[in-house]
Amino acid sequence: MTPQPSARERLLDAAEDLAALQGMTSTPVDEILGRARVSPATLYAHFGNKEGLVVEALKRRLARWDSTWQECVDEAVAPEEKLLAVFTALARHRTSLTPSRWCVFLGASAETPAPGNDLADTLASDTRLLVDRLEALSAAYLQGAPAKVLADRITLVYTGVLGMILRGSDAEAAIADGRATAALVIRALAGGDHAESASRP
Amino acid sequence: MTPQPSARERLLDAAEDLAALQGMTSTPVDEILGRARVSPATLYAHFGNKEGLVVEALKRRLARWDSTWQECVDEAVAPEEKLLAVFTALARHRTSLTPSRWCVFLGASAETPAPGNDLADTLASDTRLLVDRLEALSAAYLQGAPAKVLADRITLVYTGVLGMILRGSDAEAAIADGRATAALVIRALAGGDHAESASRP
DNA sequence: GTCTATACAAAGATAGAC
DNA sequence: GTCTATCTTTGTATAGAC
Repeated sequence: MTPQPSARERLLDAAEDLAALQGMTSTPVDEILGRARVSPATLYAHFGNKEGLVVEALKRRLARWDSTWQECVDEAVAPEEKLLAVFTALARHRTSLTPSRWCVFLGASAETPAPGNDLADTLASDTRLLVDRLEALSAAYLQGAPAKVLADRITLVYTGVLGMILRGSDAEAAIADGRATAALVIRALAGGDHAESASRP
Repeated sequence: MTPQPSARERLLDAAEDLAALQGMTSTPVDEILGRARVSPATLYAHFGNKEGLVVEALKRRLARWDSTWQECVDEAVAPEEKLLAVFTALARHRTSLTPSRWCVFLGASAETPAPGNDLADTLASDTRLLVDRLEALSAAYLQGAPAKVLADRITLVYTGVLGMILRGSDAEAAIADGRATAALVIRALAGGDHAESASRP
């Protein structure tokens, strides 16, 4: 017999699953409690309130995303492939964990016009991780200021993939489109910056 | 004294403004009523329920976006510029109407895991308008199957811009990044043509 | 640490008068 | 068509026992 996880763990699992599937605000506390088979008092004893629980669940999920992504970066050899690994990681992330409707972090952000400090920090961490790691990988690939530009643009494309999934696109197709687009951006910024100058209005 | 708009109009205005600023689910009916200075019974007499009101407000906003975008397409001359006009339109749209946190349609979608039929249709209309118009403009620019691919990729980039705004990016910067990225995608799929070769057979 | 039972607040919707 | 007043449901959180 597998020993039953603690009430705390069950609550985190349930909160993560339901936030991923339905969104955090859309999920009532009762549903989390029912799924975790835990009583209300236990939740509030451990996490203070609903947002406290969600924040902990999001932090845990971000850590898992972080390590999945890092694995994919490590598996890649060429610098360009290391940059594109974020798309491989997204596909792997989506199949290894509870499937999310699009992105738990963007979803929580969209649902919460006025997040508390802890929640806001956690949501910002997701964006910061994206931009910072992409910038570090870019810097290894091309020198100077363009690294930040490249990181921002890949983040934009990556975010577009997530948004397309929210729009109802097939996830695999959206990821492939994003990857192809990002590859274009990488080559354009690495091969010379003439390609973007004509695009300004 | 400007004649006061009807209660129905005031309700639509209030619902649109608040959905744009805070999101639809996050905004209680009472707040809409307060802003519109209308009583509850009037709302339900006109729209049946909250979702009915929101759907009408979204339809009206979609029609305005549609015409703003079409104007920008018409103002552009070269086919590539017509494709990129969606970014010009986004900037114009955002300054001409009540500023929205990111995108009213994606926001409503993110907030509503199980939308009613009318709402789902309205939200899908937004995506359909994007993909269809971009595909039509693409077809005028390059022949054959790639038109659908190009439309999908520009939609992805455009959606990425909206997501970056949700992430907290400066809107102007995100739009410029998206436009540059889209220009890259267009040229790559057009077969390496430059902007000057606008007159193709 | 965890449970049962319950309090308290917010939100959506309706009744009936004018 | 619009208002005032109210009802119902749902959701968050707490009290007190084990």
